[in-house]
Amino acid sequence: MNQNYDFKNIEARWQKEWIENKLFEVNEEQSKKKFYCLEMFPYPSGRIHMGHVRNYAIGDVISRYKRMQGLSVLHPMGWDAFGLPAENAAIKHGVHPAKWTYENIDYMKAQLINLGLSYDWRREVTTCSPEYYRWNQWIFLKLYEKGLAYRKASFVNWCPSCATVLANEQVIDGACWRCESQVEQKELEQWFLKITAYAEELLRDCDSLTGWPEKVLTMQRNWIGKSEGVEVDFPIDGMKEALRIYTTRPDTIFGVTFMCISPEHPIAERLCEDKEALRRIRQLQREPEVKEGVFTGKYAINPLNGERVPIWIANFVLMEYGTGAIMSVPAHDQRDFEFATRYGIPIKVVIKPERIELSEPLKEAYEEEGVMVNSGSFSGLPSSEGKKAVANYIEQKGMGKKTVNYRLRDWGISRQRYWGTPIPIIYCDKCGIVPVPEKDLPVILPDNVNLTGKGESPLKYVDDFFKTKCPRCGADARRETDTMDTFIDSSWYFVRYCSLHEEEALHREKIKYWMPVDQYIGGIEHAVLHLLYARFFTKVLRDLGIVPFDEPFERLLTQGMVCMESYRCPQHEWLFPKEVKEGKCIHCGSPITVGRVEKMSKSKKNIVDPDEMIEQYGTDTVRVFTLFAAPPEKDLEWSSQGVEGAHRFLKRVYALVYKHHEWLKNTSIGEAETRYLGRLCSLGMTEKSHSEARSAEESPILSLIHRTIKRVTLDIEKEYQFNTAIARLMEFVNEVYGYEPKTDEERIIFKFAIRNFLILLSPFAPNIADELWNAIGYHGFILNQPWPQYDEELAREQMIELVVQINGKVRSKIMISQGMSDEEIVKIALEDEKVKQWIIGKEILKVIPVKGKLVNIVVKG
RNA sequence: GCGAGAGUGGCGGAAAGGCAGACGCGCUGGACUUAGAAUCCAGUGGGGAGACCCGUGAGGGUUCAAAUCCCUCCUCUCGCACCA
Repeated sequence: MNQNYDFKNIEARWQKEWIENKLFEVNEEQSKKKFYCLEMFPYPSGRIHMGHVRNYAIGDVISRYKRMQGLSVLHPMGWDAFGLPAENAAIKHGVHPAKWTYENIDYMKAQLINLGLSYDWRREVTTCSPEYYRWNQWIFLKLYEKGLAYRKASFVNWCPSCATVLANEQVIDGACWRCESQVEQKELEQWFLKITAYAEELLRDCDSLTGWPEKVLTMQRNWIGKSEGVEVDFPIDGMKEALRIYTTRPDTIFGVTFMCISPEHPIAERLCEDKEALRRIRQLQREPEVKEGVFTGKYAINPLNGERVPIWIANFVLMEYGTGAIMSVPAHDQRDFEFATRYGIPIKVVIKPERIELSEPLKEAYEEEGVMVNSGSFSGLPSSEGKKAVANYIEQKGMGKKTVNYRLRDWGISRQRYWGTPIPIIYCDKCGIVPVPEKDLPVILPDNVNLTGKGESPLKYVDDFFKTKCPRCGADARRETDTMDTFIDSSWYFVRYCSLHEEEALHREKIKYWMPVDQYIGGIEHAVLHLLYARFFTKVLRDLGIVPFDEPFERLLTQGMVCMESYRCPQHEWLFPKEVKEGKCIHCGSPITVGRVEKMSKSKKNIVDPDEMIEQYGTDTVRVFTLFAAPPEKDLEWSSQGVEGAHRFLKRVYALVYKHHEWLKNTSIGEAETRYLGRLCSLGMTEKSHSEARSAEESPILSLIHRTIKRVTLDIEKEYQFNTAIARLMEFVNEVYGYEPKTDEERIIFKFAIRNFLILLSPFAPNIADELWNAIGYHGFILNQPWPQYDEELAREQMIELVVQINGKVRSKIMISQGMSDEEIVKIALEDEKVKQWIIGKEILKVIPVKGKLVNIVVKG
């Protein structure tokens, strides 16, 4: 055994051993309970970053822990390999997206292996391989068969910089989520998936996801955005047709003073004489600041009171939601209020608050509930009852119907991009839209393309792809040249991991064994998009008979971001941490300004490269630091001194074992004790005398290791509190660091303690753990060991501090032995000299003992 | 604006309603060393000579006892934001 902690050799050796011995390979074992631990797979951007390291370290601890608990653990990894950056690299550097992607994968895979992560690499999934994406195409065809994939022309978000269409979710504050360019509107024929068909179920099943953070469920519920209301037809004066609106506040219908329709509403052109104004309003559609409108010159009739109200076209009315037309009640809707104020439209109060009086004219809309007034026969009803009453009346009279609306829109999946899954559709002049027959899958993405990064899909110009024959009539036909949104790839990859080979992809038995994922771990940024789509696909696959579950992810852990302060030089802009020495820029010597602690990002250069850290300290140190610095779900502040602290801890562990390793190696402890050195299986059970067995029980080291096992186990079980679990391990090391066992018995106990300590350490720092495991005379891998058991009795400390409070303030602390009754501790407390001084001459009103460890004495005077 | 979460030493963070500050970083002192680094040992919330007093964003409340439960307010972070 080397005297120094040579982490480089240790880590290289054990990582090689693990792979050579197929330690991480796992197959279905029907006799064992399974556990599926999954981390969100990365986009192969080139290098692993600290966010990945944290994500995968968390998953690795859970996987290793569960495996030692005796479960059959599936822990796979793969690559979300389609996407824009590969194409951007191709355009910029002339390298083919496939080459770029596969080279990145090779590099990053080596990095992951270097982190000591326990993946079964036989199951590796790469979404850009035909073996994978053929099933994207297969699922698409099934959706098409069921009418859940359809084509329609619509206005779409167009990013002029990326030259592609964006999903609603990819638009943030009117800008592209990737490059932040201003998004424009463009009309295109698009493929959509009918996720709205599952809106109700996706919403309802949120209630069953008890292992998910409430925050994520709230975001999903809001995203689905269910609302219940009524559609009502307002006849248009002088026209045959009626204007259909949607409202959730039928109780305010008597307060309608005008109507608004979206500028994209089909009737807008016919209603509005001023075409120039209509065009202007259309331009202002995504401007949230100003409410602009134009009066059409036409009037609608309120079906409830016969009032004639003007119809306006307004920029703030969305065509995609409800019916694209609204009834406007300025007294009780803030948006209508602003619009009415701006254009001098009357405001009519029809809801009165219960207690306060509304002072008219209103300063703002009153949107709360109240009592209906000025509402004909409905006057006097509270709003909640009024909503039902008016809705029922409208239905009875055939003026409209109760309706449920969702904010959720169908999922537009067409992308005018090369590096994605081809949509398996053929267009024939005679037969129209023809799906590619299943037997012809996969539709292979051709290699020989010319990438320009401009608007249309480059596949249009690849003749042997684009030009094809109609599978139905054999005539010349054209292929669909759009590719699929890459969110498709990540919507079902967790199912693909269940089977090893392509011929058994979507293998029902294997899926049934492994699915659902027991623990999913990833960033909060996927709270809505990826996680909602994955839930949607799971329900689709269920309806296709492939998965026997409603939900893919049993428990979800959203880990916090990895953050660091940023540095800025007045001359050299943002600086990497290593470009700063003693608060000065190493290039020009100017004093730097320190920015706030925020998410590591390339643009601010507040990043630390995992490779450099591993080179300097080793992967075990990096793992221990990231797990120790903060609980998993909270943000983690990177600290180079903190990393050194973690490294120091591992050096102490190494030094501790090194100091004793010679005799530890030569000391063997019985098989029974190896499993469980506790009261029932103490030394007394072997050939030792009863008195010696008792002394073992009272050994502080034996008690310490049982206590450590207990606390580490509970910390992991209780919401994965790895930071406190590691703190327990540090306490153990601190306590035994200077300890020297003297008797044979003490040596056996010490070996038992070290042995179990190494097992407890192994999920966090697996390399050093296996190294030391072998150094003290064991063979093989800790991962194959069972997780140690603890004994409640022994885990309890023998002596505890009795805290005595007087009127709630701590006045004395007395060492007593553990397990005393409340009567006993009260007696001890009252006899304590310090306590006596405080209560002398005072009346004792009450004495409250707490669980044998605290006494509060309440006195008067 | 709406919704969610969070405010604890110099810092990261601990505390089933029961000793606030575990563990780590930093700092201070000591040991080792020619010296430094590394390592080891001890100390480290604030005030006070001391007995003690004060301390978990602010202010109230419940309780024998509150960082923890309730009310009001402040600050910060995140998400949503014309969804009728």
